[in-house]
Amino acid sequence: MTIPLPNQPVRGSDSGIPIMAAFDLLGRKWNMRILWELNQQVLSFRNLQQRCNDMSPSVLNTRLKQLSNAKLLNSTPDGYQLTALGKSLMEKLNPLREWAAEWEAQISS
Amino acid sequence: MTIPLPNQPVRGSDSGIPIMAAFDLLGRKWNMRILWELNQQVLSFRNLQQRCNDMSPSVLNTRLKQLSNAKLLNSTPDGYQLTALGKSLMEKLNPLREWAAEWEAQISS
DNA sequence: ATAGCCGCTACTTATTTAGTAGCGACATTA
DNA sequence: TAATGTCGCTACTAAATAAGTAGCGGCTAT
Repeated sequence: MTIPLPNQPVRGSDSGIPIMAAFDLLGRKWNMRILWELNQQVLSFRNLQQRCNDMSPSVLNTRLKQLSNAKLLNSTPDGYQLTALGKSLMEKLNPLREWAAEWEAQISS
Repeated sequence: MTIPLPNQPVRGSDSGIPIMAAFDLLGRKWNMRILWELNQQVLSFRNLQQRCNDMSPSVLNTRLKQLSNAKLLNSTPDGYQLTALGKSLMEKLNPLREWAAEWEAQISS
């Protein structure tokens, strides 16, 4: 499986349209969650794993490689942390929190 | 695999926090893409399949069930279409398009 | 020197996704 | 009327991804 990056063919789209690449990357299990957790705080491999419901280390490791390859995070002596690009993505995703609350209300009614 | 809904334990989180359920649902392959395509236009099963790079009908079918169960879309005589909730989600996701363009610029440099 | 965390890797198993064929219902055309 | 086409699927197998488990070598504090 190739790592999805914009401006080149990706899984689910051969158009290369950037947002399709974004959907492909974010549509893989755990990626949004990992970014979300790292947006709250810098975390070590094992702490991050714990926060993500003790996800398997093998998958976490491949995710970290994908996401750092996509320049959304990097590894520092203090742990894994988001790049400016990663942070700006999370800002765009922030309205989701509010939407999800509304969703909950509608579903449970 | 259970269908992720807010306010109940879901894959990747037992907290029930709505946004975690959203991440779980949207983090499954094709879901964001399907919503994206249906946000552009109402589509029949087969047309939707074509737009989504000829994804397999079995997966499409389970996705459509999940998403309609989550009240994000429904089936009408004219085809599948987003609910108000589905549309409002896509509005929240719109800023992603602009972010993805910026991402592309940063990656390719 | 022992006990504890750290970031992983290697491996097997389970789950998810992809791929292909084709059914029964309905509409259109010949 | 009968053949052809499209529709929404379902059933099945194969491939890819994710989960799960064990443990290594490096570093740190006790």
